[in-house]
Amino acid sequence: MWYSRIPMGAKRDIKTADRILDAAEKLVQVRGFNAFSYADVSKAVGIQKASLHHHFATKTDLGVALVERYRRVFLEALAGIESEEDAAVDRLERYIGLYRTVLRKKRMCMCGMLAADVATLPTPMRDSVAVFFAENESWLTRVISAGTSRGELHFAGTPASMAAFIVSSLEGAMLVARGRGEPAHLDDVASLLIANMRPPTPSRSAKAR
Amino acid sequence: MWYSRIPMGAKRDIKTADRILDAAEKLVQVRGFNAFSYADVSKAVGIQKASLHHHFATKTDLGVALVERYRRVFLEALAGIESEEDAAVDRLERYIGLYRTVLRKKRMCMCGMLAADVATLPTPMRDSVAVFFAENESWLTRVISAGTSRGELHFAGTPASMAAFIVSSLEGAMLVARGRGEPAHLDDVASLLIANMRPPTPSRSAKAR
DNA sequence: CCATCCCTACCTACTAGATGGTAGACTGCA
DNA sequence: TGCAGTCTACCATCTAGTAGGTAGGGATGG
Repeated sequence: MWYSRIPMGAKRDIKTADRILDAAEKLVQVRGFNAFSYADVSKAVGIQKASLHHHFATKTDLGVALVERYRRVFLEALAGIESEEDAAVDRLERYIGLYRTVLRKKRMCMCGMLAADVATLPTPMRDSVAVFFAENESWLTRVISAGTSRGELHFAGTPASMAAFIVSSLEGAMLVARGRGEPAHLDDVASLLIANMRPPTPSRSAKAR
Repeated sequence: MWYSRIPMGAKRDIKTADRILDAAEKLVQVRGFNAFSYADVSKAVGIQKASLHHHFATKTDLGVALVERYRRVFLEALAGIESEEDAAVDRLERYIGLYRTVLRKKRMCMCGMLAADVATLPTPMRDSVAVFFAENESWLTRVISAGTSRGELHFAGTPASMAAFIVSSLEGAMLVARGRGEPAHLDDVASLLIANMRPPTPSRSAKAR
C-alpha cells in the first residue's frame, strides 16, 4: 500500500511517493509541520488530496517517512564528506556547507523545524528527530576527535561537547538568520565557529598538512 | 476598544488582556504560532472565545501585542543585568540564565519559535521578531566590547560577530535541547561558550577579581 | 436623587472555509 | 482477473471571525 514497499514492479508509483515526500519536505522546511496541509501537498504534486492518502495513510505516516528519509540522506552526505576530505577543518567546512545549501534555498533544516514543533508531533516523529541530532553529534565527535589528536583543532572542552556545540550553533544560526531575514548571518556564525577552533600558535595558515 | 488604551478607570480589563497574553505566550512558546487556536486560549483563560476578539480583534493583533510585550520585558531584564553586574562574564552568565529559565519551564524562546514560523507570520510580527534579535545582539555587543577592552574576554572576531554568535548558539541550544528531549543540553552549550571566551593565560580563575 | 446614556466586558449563536480522513468507483497495466 | 493508482464526492471537526444582545459601572443632566 504505501512507502515501505520499495521492491515492486513499476517505478512510476515510487516516483509519486518521492514527489510527495519532496513537496512535503519543502513545506515542512519552510512553514513547519503544523502549517502545511494535505491540500498544499496536493497542489504542489498535482494529484488529488485523496490520492495522497493512498501513499501515506495519515499525516503522521507521512511525517515519519519524511524524517526517516531525511536522516538517511543526511547520513549518506556525512559519509561522503568523510571519504572525500581528510583534514578535520575541511570536513567541518563541508559539514557547514550542508547547512548553507539548505538556507540558500530559503529553507530551515527540517529537523530543526520539527524540533520547534516537537510539542505537537506524534511520538514516532519525535523519536526520529531526536535520533537525527544524536547521529549528527556522534559523526562530529568522531571527526573532532581525529582532528584534535592530530593537532588540527584546539578548543576548551571534550570533542563530544564541542560536537553538540557545533550542531546547536548551526541550527541556531539558521533560525536566527530566518528571524532576522539575513541569510548571511549563517556565514558569520560559521566562520567565527571555525576561527575559534583553529590552533592558536604559528600564523593563521595552520590549515591541513 | 483594546490593548493600547492603558490609562482608564478600572483595572479589571487590563488584567484580562494580560491574562490572555500570558496564556497565548505560553502556547506560542510550547506549540508555535500556527499550532494554537483562540479556543485554546479561551480554555486557558476561562473566557468565551468571542470575548477574546474584544481584546484582540484578530490573531494578528494578538501576535503583534505578544511580540511587543516580550521584547519590552526582555529589554527590561537586560537593563537589570547591566545595572546589577559589572564583570562581562557575570553579565553573560546572567544573560544565559534568562534562556535557562525559559527552557526549565519547558518552553522555547518565543522569538526563536516565531523565527521558525516566520514564513507564515503576518508582516508586522515578522518585523518585530527581527528587531528582537537585533536588540539582543546590540546589547551583547556593548557588554562584550566593555569586557574585551578590560581584558576579561578573549576570542577570535569582533564583539558584534561574537554577539551574533552567542544569540545563535543559545537559540540553537534551546532548539536542539527540545529536539533531543534533553534540557541539560543547554547547560553544556552554555558552559562551553563561556569557556571558549575566557582569557587563556594565568590559570582558570581569571574571572572578575 | 434619579433617569438616561454610554462604554467596557462579556455572553450565546452563528458562519464560511479549511482540515485530515473516508467511501466507492474508474482505469490501465501485468 | 487483480490490483495499484487515481479520481469524485463526501464527512465531522476545527478554524478565525461576526452578529447581536446583556449586565453593570460611571458620568451627565434635570
